[in-house]
Amino acid sequence: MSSSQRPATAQAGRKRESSRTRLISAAAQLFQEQGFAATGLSEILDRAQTPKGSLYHHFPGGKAELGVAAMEAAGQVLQHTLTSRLESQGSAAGAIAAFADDLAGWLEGSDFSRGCPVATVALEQANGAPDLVAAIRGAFEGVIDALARQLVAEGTPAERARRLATLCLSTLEGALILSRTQRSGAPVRMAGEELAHLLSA
Amino acid sequence: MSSSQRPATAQAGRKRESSRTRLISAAAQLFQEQGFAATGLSEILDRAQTPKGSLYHHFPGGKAELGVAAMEAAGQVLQHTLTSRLESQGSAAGAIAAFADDLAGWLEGSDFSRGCPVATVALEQANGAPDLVAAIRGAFEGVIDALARQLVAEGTPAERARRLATLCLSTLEGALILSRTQRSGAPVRMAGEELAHLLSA
DNA sequence: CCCAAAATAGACCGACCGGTCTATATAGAC
DNA sequence: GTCTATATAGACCGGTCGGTCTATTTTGGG
Repeated sequence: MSSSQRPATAQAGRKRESSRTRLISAAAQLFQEQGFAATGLSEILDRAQTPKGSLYHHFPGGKAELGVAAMEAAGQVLQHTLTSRLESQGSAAGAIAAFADDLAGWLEGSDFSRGCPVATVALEQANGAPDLVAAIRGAFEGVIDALARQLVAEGTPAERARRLATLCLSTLEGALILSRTQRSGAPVRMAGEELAHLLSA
Repeated sequence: MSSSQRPATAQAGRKRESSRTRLISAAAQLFQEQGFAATGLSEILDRAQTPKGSLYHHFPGGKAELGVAAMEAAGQVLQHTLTSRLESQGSAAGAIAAFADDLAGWLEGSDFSRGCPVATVALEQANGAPDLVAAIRGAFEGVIDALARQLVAEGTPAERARRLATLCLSTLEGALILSRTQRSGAPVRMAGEELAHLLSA
């Protein structure tokens, strides 16, 4: 759903489109750490080990387009992590607890410089470019959907399942804010425990 | 507890130090809407109707010092709003519900451009200047303390009260993120209801 | 009334911002 | 091997950033 003109020609272009990928993940990391506005192109280019020409070749829309791609990629990571926890744990309650542990792990492993890969940009760009906001909304939506689907499978009525899933994501996102400012994984881990308890009831 | 050299001389200087105040509230508003990094000094100066000289007179530390003052002020507003809800509602559960309504009202009243006055800066500057982070931590701490105190007064053990208060703030902050990206007060209002229900138990 | 302190006013600065453009290197199709 | 996308490379641009500095105006104590 993004943009840019991949191969498109017949040849099922495999090859490692490494520089494009490196740009996206460097941008995603930096946006996660310090937000969209505070991150300069030169910083992204440095981390991706890529010259400016490549950036504007792969992303003619510049920083804005790269931002959209980064948020889409970050959403995929989030959704994939949760989904695999849902599969390994079997229950929504267990998955939320494990997911919270994952988040706390990311946090602590990066010395609290990386929280949710989407939330920082979500707040600062909430009044920003519509397609960026759409990408962010999509990322959150994917997580909510995955969790709600599991709750429905466990017998929760559809509407209630969406409410609960939204509540879970809210709590975890907020806990990530507190954890980063307090430089402690406690709020996130605690949120995971409370949510697991709530979902078990 | 901030900085800058107020009157200090004997004369219990009252007078409306309006330009200093205008700068703080203009900055707080803009930081709330678009974050610290994305807000230029010229924008703040425009909104505060104040020349640059005044800014550097009142805040020799420049943007950084103004940021600290803005976060302290925002924390006061948050804490005061919650405290007055605690007083008017009598119970923690009722206060949380009313507080969530306040937040949803701010959101909707500003066409979703203003969420929590602290959270945006909290995320993007979590790895930033230590005194800014300290001001943010203090703002959150004040809210948690106020709520925990009420819970203790209602008979909740101290440790459990802190956990619950932290959980409440987490959930509301996260719900504000979702509400802004979805441009709907629903997540915040829903969070308020669920938290009120949780606290009643 | 006078005068020093406080506050306002804005021209000015170097650094860096995102973005454009031309030139070169690389690679797959034929 | 050659030719044409595709991709890399980075010099360059105008604009804006946060910050400094020198005046001028306002203000309140003596």
